[in-house]
Amino acid sequence: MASDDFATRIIAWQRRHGRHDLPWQGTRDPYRIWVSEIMLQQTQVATVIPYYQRFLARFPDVATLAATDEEAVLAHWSGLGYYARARNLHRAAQEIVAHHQGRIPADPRTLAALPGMGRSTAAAVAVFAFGTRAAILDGNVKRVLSRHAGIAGWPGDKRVEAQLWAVAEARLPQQEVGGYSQGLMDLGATICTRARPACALCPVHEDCVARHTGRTGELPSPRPRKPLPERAVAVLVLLAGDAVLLEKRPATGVWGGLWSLPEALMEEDCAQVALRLGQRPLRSRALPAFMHDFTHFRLRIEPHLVEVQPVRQVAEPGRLWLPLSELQGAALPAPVRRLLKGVAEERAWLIRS
DNA sequence: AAGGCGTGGAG
DNA sequence: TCTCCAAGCCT
Repeated sequence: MASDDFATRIIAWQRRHGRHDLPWQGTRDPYRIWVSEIMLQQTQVATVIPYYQRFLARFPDVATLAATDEEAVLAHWSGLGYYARARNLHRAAQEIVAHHQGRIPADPRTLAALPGMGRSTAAAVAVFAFGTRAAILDGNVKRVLSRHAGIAGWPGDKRVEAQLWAVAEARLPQQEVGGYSQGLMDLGATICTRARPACALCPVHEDCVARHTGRTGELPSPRPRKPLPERAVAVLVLLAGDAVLLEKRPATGVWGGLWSLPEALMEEDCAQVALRLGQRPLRSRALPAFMHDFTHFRLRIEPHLVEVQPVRQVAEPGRLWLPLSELQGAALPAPVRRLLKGVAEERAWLIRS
């Protein structure tokens, strides 16, 4: 049996071997911590870092974020995915200004009432910003605890998750909850990894149930999988000179609130669609189709390039003529950004030669 | 209360 | 090329 308490070993390990230099560490600014926790939902650290830097540079505090229009917030989130996070973050900032004197609440329950803040994220903000004693339960902690306590079943299942919350609460130390919580996450991210965990380096391997029963490869249990449905859309790259026509997506659903390409029915002639959009096609051609994967379906995208007369025109509400030179600052879904970047580069090359 | 919601990296 | 899923939350 281990001589030290579980939490004591985690805290000591974190001090020596944990991560201490991530951009959102070394501060107690609840805003910086909050933004990091939202960006890190279902997203790996390495992916988040550049987005985090840009976001904080542009929106350095709650007041700035609250006073910004949603368009700019989404533009800074473009490519990061799960765009409801950005819309909720923005709304939450406005609620904080309106109802909390512009200060981020310290109480986890109050925090959890804000849009986009669930139980775990609220606890993380409270712990790291205010030193509150609260349990977090993100993917890393779920993996560590399900192995160490030998809890089988998919952690996304409500009953399994309830067990994990109970363990998380029971093991919470009285002191140094920040180091403990960070330690659990660091352990999950660097040692107790999904594949090939480095158990020899783990501070709690002596009393780990999965380790003792040879089940580290089976815990946590994988998500029950259903086959991914496949869909297809034809999209129009409608070019007037160097400007492309974009349509604003509905506020809910895939790519909510972002600017995307007009969609055509698969059997629809794209010249027809151009006419429907009030444009007279000069010439058109198919661009190479490609796949884009979502968590819940695969999308085959068939782009068609349609060139129209480059007359200066005012777009109707929900539509936008975006110069290809201004892709950078626009709130575009990742595959649309990639596609248009390719079109822009090809045009630049054609013009040069 | 399952399913919707992005994207990129690892193996 | 294919599978899995990462510092989850919302409806």
